Amino acid sequence: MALVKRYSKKREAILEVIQGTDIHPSAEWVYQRLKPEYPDLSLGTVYRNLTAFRQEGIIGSVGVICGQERFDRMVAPHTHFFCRGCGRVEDLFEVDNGEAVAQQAAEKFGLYIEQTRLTFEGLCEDCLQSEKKKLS
Amino acid sequence: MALVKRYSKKREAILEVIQGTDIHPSAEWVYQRLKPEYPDLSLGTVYRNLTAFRQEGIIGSVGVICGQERFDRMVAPHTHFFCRGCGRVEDLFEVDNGEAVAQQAAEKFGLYIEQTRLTFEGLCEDCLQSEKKKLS
DNA sequence: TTCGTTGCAAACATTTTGCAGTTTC
DNA sequence: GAAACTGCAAAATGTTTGCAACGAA
Repeated sequence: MALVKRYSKKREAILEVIQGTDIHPSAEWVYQRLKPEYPDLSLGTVYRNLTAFRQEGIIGSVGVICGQERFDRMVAPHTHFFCRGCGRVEDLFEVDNGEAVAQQAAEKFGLYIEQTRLTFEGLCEDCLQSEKKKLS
Repeated sequence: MALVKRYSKKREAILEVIQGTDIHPSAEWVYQRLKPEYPDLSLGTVYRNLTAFRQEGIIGSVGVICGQERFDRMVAPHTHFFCRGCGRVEDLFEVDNGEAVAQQAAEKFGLYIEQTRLTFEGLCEDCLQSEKKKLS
């Protein structure tokens, strides 16, 4: 572990990519996005920095979706929707995210809850239409 | 894909293992559990059957936790708690699991929601005590 | 000069898959 | 006998890590 943090242009760029999109990217996506501008960027560096950001609480994580961890520019808890058709992960704001329930559960079962994750899976409007067409 | 399903002793045993525990096992755990009784059991067979069970809706999945998919004997939606101390995954019954919220969100955003997953992460009572001791 | 950061490639862990032999029906 | 099922081992996938070179303070 690093005791003192030093500046790094690539680290800054990685953070900017995460914070500049709401698609909840994977490490690979961040890497592909930066590769043109930083031809000598390494995938390992992306992983190392994303993991550090997550541990420091600078970015969030939606969890593993289709085998890849998906990161989140938003740290504040909110609900997510994953479309199994197009693979999109959307934020669902103005929707309860289980925080209150967590509070209750913590008291009821004597748990110390640090994080709550509410995720819906299904089909977005577009993919639902496509699916209907295929079946008819 | 198999068009007609045939009987298999090992498949039956794999299902029994899942249905006989509430620890939400990984494929590896099921494999280790059955290996003594079925020395020629293959990990591939465990994966193949668990995946099929999940797709058929015979068993559930809690998602990927610490790099491994954890399966669930219960198909009906319910809330889970993952303790990052001991790795345990517990069912939290009698706790709202976001179904009602999913209904609302589906209407509001025009989504077709097939599955909702509410998971809390933190420390169970035991691990909280241990952590406190370590820090003092 | 120190030590944090990176590229690279190898290592790792989990899961999937191709194929030949076995089992069910 | 046809087709599903399995063991085995190799492959595929996503992620981590060791190390020497590089770069910031």
